[in-house]
Amino acid sequence: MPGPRKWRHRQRQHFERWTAPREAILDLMRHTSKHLSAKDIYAALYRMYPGIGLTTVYRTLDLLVRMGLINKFSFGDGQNRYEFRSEDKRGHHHHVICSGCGKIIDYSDFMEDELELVRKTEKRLSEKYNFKVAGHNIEFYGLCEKCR
Amino acid sequence: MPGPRKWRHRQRQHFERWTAPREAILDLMRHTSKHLSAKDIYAALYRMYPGIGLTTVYRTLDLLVRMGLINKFSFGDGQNRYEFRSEDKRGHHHHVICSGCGKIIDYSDFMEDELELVRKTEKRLSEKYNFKVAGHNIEFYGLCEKCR
DNA sequence: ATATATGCAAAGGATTTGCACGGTT
DNA sequence: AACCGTGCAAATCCTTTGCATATAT
Repeated sequence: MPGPRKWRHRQRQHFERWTAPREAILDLMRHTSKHLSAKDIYAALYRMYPGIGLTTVYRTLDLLVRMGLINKFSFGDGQNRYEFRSEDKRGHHHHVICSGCGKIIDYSDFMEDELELVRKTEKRLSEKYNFKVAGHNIEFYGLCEKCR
Repeated sequence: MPGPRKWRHRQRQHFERWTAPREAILDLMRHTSKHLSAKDIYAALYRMYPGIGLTTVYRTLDLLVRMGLINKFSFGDGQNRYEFRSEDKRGHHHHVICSGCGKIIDYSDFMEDELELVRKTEKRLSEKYNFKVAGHNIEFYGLCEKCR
């Protein structure tokens, strides 16, 4: 089971075998818009694929992060959360987190302005600290409609 | 030991007694520019104040966050980190995190542009979702000079 | 004097590690 | 057949909780 052709080249440098659990986890991530924790993923997969181990979920998520296929976040509720990283710019967004109930809203207005700011900042960080920027994270927190 | 006069009013709503551990922890936070974890703080205080408990550190940090005197962050290394929240706007900054060694750089260029974007976004979030924004977090990650 | 804050020990929860087995290549 | 990936159990690490004691007011 060789997996989609387009990451053939990415495979070699990250792993040897494309297995059923890896396929299942990536497939789940690809088709959900939620911000899942390792346990969420384990629970969701357990139905279709009993016998899957939580350890494998953790190891696969780690692999997918290294491959650049998913993003990892800490929203402060004590567990890491993951989301699929869409290839096109339209998928780019940031997060609005309710401190009351933990609800997460994906938000993508003013992306042109943001992109401009990010570009300037990346350039400056490179010049000033010789820092190679790989990504950024912008989030807002506060209280949602129900919790305010 | 009543603590600085200016938070008298904040005190009543958050706690009853201003104690030595609380004073020591706030004082440490106020005088460091690092992003300390609970254990870092415990270790630093242990020298001057043996007998302090890690539990008290956690509880006090929680209190100081609720009082708005410090900020809490998760940079993805498995522990929360805290920093003093300066009163003036000039102290506002964001973080650049090295994925290689975990080094954190405080960065504050283009704050005017950022402020403008943040203002627009907060307004929009309020209109669109009736979300009350309390704060934001902007961070860049990548590789520092040594790790790249 | 009285109720809050502390410190210790234990519990809780997320994530990682060791190791023998199973499945890809 | 070789060896990478998996699953289980145990270990680890951070954080929270229960409770008796110390202490600020």
